Amino acid sequence: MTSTEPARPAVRPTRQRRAVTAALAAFDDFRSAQEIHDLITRQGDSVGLATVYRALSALADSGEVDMLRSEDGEAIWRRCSDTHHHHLVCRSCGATVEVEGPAVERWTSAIAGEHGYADISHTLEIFGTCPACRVS
Amino acid sequence: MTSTEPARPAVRPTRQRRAVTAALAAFDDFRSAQEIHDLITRQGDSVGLATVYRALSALADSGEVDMLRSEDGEAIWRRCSDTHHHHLVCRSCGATVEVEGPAVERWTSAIAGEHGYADISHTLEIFGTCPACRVS
DNA sequence: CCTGAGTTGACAACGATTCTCAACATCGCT
DNA sequence: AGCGATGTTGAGAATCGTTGTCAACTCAGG
Ligand SMILES: [Zn+2]
Ligand SMILES: [Zn+2]
Ligand SMILES: [Zn+2]
Ligand SMILES: [Zn+2]
Repeated sequence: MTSTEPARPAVRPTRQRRAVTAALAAFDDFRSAQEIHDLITRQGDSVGLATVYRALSALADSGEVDMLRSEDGEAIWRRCSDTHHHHLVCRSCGATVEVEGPAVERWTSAIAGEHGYADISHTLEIFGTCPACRVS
Repeated sequence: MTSTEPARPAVRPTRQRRAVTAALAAFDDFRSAQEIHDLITRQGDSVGLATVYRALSALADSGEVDMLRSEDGEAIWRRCSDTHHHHLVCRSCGATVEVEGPAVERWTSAIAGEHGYADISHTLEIFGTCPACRVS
């Protein structure tokens, strides 16, 4: 072997990537790439939209942010804790609560096992209207 | 009130709509609108893609088919039982098992209630590799 | 037949995401 | 500091799923 290292990708801390993580830190709910890009722009920075997508994808791969799809299929992103969890998301304002459900995790494994499925992953998201948005 | 009926939409069983349901019956896994349209075309029928979308949306609204989003965000469809359920989907061949989990249903309601969220909906899909695809 | 409401299809329009590729920034090394 | 090798960026084009437009069409029912 030429090296013991597993071929490091050499990711560089550029101004653009820092701008994206800063924008993510400014939100505490799920936002689209467009919205994140808009915030960066509004703060005077200039980062290409394609670069925002690239940064978000990389962060999602590294587990620093969660990406899920809104009900109309658009990808939305949020910096999240690194432990496995799911989300309770307000359909109207986007307010998000991270939730954990060990029982659900167990249930999915069991169900999959019963049917002989292996290498399991799952998605579970809950959408609703949060208290703040309920003031009719 | 002018009538006791809640304004019936008067849906007509046209050749096109029949072709779509027939195509859905021919699949037993989730398929994209494109794939469904292709099958119809391959069978000699001619139905516009937009019409396929309209028929699928209508069927989904009436609960006769389930629509979910593949991992890359594309809408995929499948004729399904009308009771609320979720899916165990083979990542490799698409083989689908309908699963029910009353406990999960209860858990999502409870979690949502705890946080004051109302008007709840949820998505839960399990992906894995089915037994048939495991013959390495 | 006649008429009106539902339906269709070709095509344009849309919007999110990805691709292209030349210019640029950064890293490691001297 | 100077230099190459390599990762990164951005503007715009391109892709692609999906929806909108609207005139032509179908089909009951009278
Ligand atoms: Zn999360
Ligand atoms: Zn989980
Ligand atoms: Zn189903
Ligand atoms: Zn459920």
